[in-house]
Amino acid sequence: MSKQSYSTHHGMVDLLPGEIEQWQALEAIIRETARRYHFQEIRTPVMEQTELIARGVGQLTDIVSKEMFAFDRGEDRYVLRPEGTAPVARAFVQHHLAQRGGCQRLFYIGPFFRAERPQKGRQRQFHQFGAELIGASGAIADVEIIAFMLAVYRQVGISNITLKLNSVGDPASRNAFRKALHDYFLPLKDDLSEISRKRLDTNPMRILDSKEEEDQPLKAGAPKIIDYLTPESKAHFDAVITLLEKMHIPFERDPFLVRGLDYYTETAFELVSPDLGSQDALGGGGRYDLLIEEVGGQPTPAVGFACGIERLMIACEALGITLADPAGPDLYFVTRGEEAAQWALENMPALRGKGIVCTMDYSGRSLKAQMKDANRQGARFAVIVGEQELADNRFTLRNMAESDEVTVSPDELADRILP
RNA sequence: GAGCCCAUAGCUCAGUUGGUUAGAGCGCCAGGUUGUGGCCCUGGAGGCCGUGGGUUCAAAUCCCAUUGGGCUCCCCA
Repeated sequence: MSKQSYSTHHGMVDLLPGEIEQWQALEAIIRETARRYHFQEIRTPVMEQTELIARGVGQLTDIVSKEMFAFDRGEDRYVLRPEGTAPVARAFVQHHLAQRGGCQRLFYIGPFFRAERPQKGRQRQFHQFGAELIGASGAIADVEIIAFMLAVYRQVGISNITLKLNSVGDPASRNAFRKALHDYFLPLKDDLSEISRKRLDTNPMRILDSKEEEDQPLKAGAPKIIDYLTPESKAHFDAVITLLEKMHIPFERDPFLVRGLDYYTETAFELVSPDLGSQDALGGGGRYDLLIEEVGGQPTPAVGFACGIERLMIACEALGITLADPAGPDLYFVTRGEEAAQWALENMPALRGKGIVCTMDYSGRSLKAQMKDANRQGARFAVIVGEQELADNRFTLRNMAESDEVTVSPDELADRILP
């Protein structure tokens, strides 16, 4: 009786015709770029075991501690995946992909879920594309991953982007650095922001991430991870830098860049854009040499990235980049009467079989209304099917753009329409 | 979790110091053209003015609450 109205959940949106074309075009670019870089697609379920995400991403991260859509069902604990790397690592281990030999080059496109407060460039269901190069420890792998990521943006036509680069070191580096940070910030504890004070003991590296006003002057004098890298980590970072320069890939060193997920080691990078507003990261990634082991596999080095598709779309819009427009049908059947409509229905499949995109009117409206609809839908041709035409087996084919008409037999239709 | 802003037709928005039947543009439907789109003209449909309460003779307009949305902090894609 009463009309209940429904809408999407907060932070989740519908993609409608007119907008979806841009997404499809972008996905095509991603797939084609992946093909050229020889990354193969992997699709994992949108739900994972909660424990996998908690362990893989890290209990203390914001993602795990407060942003997961999770529920229990009997003995099982489900979570809508908040990111893509831990699930891919899980799949790598579960299916013994290491046994396939060499290193695995995987990419993915899909939805992810975080229960955050939505704002520009941040949705609760959002979409990422990303890639993982698993089983390669050298700096070349890091640079390959970065090159792949940047190639997508180059193909799309987004050029005003900045690659920020840092190293978070290996465990030994991080322990030394963490201790140095703790020693540095401890005497300043009372001057730190509340959030940073909490992190002093749990994860002092995250203080460097802080955008709190009062933390900025304190951050300036803080120790830099670069000075605490072990010789091995330092060598790896230097090698990445050398290779990036060799590849003419511009980047900026950012000593404060600390990625928010626990599994990162060594190289960390982020791609930022001035066109996004407050959430300025298009994507980011880095090396995660400990994750595979953390989720139950053999120690396996790996490096990857993830990029936000919604944010890429925002950048496209800001830059006026249109990747695709809605495509109209090749042929629109304008019909008079039931017999004509059935004739159209019977004749469309053969044309479609030849690759011609056909549609028709289903409402039996006036010829004028049908022509208007054909125009609105962007049809290249309209064919008029009435009693006279059916009797003569000759039909009027109208070129909508040229506004000229020819009379054709049904057999001639396809040749007239195909380019 | 905190702050700021917004809510009138499908969309974008007007709506004077509270004052009759709430408007425009675009879109939609139809007619002008008994079988022809775009341009033009005419007409029509479509609103419990987000919801609930209050003030008032009178509320889209003022007050309170509530819901929804947007942006921002935190953090991330």
